[in-house]
Amino acid sequence: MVPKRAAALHAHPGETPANLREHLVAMTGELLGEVSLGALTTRQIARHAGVSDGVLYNHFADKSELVIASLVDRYARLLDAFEAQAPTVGEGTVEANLQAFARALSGLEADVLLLGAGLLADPALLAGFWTEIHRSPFGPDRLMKPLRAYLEGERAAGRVSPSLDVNATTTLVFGASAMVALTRRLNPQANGSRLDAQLDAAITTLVRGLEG
Amino acid sequence: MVPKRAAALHAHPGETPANLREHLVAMTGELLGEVSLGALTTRQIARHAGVSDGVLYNHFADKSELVIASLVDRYARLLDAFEAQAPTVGEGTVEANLQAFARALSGLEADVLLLGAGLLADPALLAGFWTEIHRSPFGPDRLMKPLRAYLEGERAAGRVSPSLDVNATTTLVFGASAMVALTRRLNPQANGSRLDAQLDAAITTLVRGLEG
Amino acid sequence: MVPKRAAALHAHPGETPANLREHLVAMTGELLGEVSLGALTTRQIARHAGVSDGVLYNHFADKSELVIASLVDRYARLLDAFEAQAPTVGEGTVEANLQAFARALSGLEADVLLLGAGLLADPALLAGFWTEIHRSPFGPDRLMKPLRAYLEGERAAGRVSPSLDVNATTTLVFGASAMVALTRRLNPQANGSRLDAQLDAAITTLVRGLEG
Amino acid sequence: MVPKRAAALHAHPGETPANLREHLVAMTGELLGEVSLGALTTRQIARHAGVSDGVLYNHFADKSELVIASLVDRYARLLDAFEAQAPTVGEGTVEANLQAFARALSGLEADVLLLGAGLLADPALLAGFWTEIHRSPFGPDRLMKPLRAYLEGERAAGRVSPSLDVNATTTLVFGASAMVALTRRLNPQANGSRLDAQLDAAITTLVRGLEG
DNA sequence: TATGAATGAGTCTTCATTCAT
DNA sequence: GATGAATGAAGACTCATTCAT
Repeated sequence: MVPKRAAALHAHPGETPANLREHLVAMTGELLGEVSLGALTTRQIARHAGVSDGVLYNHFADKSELVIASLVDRYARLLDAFEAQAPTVGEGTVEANLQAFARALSGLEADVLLLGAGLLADPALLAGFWTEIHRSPFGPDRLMKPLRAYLEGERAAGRVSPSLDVNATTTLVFGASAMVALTRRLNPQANGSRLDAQLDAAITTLVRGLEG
Repeated sequence: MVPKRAAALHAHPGETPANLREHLVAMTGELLGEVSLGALTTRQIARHAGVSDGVLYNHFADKSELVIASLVDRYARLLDAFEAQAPTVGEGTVEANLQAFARALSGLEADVLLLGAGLLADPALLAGFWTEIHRSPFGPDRLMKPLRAYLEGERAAGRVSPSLDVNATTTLVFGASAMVALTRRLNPQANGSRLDAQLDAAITTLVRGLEG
Repeated sequence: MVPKRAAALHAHPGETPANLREHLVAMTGELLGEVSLGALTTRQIARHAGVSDGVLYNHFADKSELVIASLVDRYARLLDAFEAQAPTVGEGTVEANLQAFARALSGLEADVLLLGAGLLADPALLAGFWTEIHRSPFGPDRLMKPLRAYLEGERAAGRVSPSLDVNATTTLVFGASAMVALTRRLNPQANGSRLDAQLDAAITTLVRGLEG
Repeated sequence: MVPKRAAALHAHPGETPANLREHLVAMTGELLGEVSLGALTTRQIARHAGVSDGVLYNHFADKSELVIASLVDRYARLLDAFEAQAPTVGEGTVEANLQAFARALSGLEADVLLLGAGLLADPALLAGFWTEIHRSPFGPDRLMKPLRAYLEGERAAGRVSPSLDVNATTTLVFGASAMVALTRRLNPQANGSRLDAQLDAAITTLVRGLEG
């Protein structure tokens, strides 16, 4: 007797995830991109995943666990896509490299902002997410690591001041990118390229310093 | 001619707000500092305010209106407290001035972060808040204005580069402060003075530039 | 010291009812013509009457008592207006007289239908109304009395069969008028004169009999 | 594969309706015969049906939909029971046939009166009911059709005047029956057979005409 | 293991009624 | 008597979770 498989797993036999757990995580992730965390119901998830209302509890302790798994998954995917874009030491100019990095980072942050907002608005979820994120080799540090490595490389290569504070610089780059990402989120109809230029200018200013 | 007064307004006759509307706004504000926006119920508000479940609807069209009023009030208070701290052109060093400003800003942003997260997680509420905020002379620009004015002053005074990009610098200062505020929020048990030092270092790096 | 008068009674000093009780009854009656009984709130009444929410309880035991008083008042006014139209024995033809009477009655019944529906839908109110109506010389009999008197007159005058069953005829005339009134209520956009013609035809058929 | 069953459906396994939807419709129908439409709450329905407060929303969009379904169901049952009783052309006397028909009709109308009153008192519900009723081959015309057919038959058979106005006669029969039904409703303790006699007399008068 | 209807605590909101002034 | 804000018991509806099949 073959164990019963969820209806949804029969539908797309080719591209089907190995188990229903992953399917649920994926489908929840899709919904998270559409509706806000607070408005997400288990029934929505079940409908969207093409499964029954109850299965969820065969694979997760409760809704919270599923949502956290989905959030972590989403975050991990965003990170993966982002990490490929780290600049290479010695190529081009430091300014141009940082500008390109900051633009990519700002795009990532605009997405993360929403996840984070939903999380910050639900302390219980945030705690769970935080625990989970720190268990894996994730955590915000992983996001900053490539930039730190790049800056250390350029310092060793002598293309920036030998006394450069790598952590401080990372904070500044991430902060400026986040500000622009926030502006983008708050004014969805804002001119995208104008925001990019604004971010470029911030990096330029950072590179030159206030005293010029 | 004089109507009944809410029980809660009798309790503290000295410090009592003139009317229940303000009392409700204040009490909701208090709760907003404790529980997250998404978990805030009308019953909680009534209990915390020491009034009956229904009063709320004698003063506000619905829960949303009360919450927005409270959010705006909270935001306005934070802003008022913050604006007094703008640095003075020509006094001390630019670096020290910006560091002091950034520290204060970071404290403000740690608070605003929570408001913003709740708001970002509830689009309907965000829209209402946004409308209300733009009606008053609030809005994010008001927060940035003092820093812009200070930087322009220092530029005119010749204490920073004559070609300084004021907007870009503002973005960098606000961004770095926000990053530190976020860290503070995410790790409530983190060492506060270490975070302050981190912010100071970021400002120093900004002032000197990467090539410094 | 002159006792306090309700604000609303100052407004129109000329046409003011002697006391607030009557004013409330009248204003409630007006609203009853607009909103359905079930949707009528005390606050609506107070607003419409231009008085405070609480006065009502200085003049009536509760909302129910006010509404019943208003319903009785409304019913009484409709009756008064209607009673003037009773036909005169010996004038014109019996058929024409009954047709005119039935048309007027049908109009009255269309109004009474709404009152009655609201009443039938609220047993407590119906009981109160019924008690009140029977205390006064109202009651449905009062409505039928003029028609009975007319028919007896015509019978005595020999213009209808000497064995005419007056009560049965009254039932038929009231019933046909009610049917047309109901149609009018259910199809508010129905052609009014077509309904009048339908009622006329019913009376004609009644006068001639089925075997005619 | 087979989901949970409502506790209430276990109680009477013999006479149990196949699904809870029908059970709810039936139970709501029962309540509608006891309490007035305006006083019907979802909790009452749930209690009476022996199910939890929320089930209702698994089967109906809202309370309104359940109530309308129940009203339609009740109306349909009444109609079915009534339609079997249409008189046969040529049998007995026209007068006796109409009297029997009117008595049955009056019984039906006494029931329909309550439905109608509740409906007339709640415009939103009335609109929904009306739409639903017209979708099915119901509608008031269905009720009148058998009588019209009978009268046309008798006219063709020469047992009534060749110029008989069928519609007018229908209005008169329905009206008189309704008047007696109303009396029955308003005086629940009234002598039933006296009311029947009153209705018989009305039909007799109608058959003979006023000039008899 | 999947199903999906049932559960019921909890949410926002309304509104008749009270009562200090 | 008049005022009108406060009261709190209901009401309709939602939704995470359970469980018989």
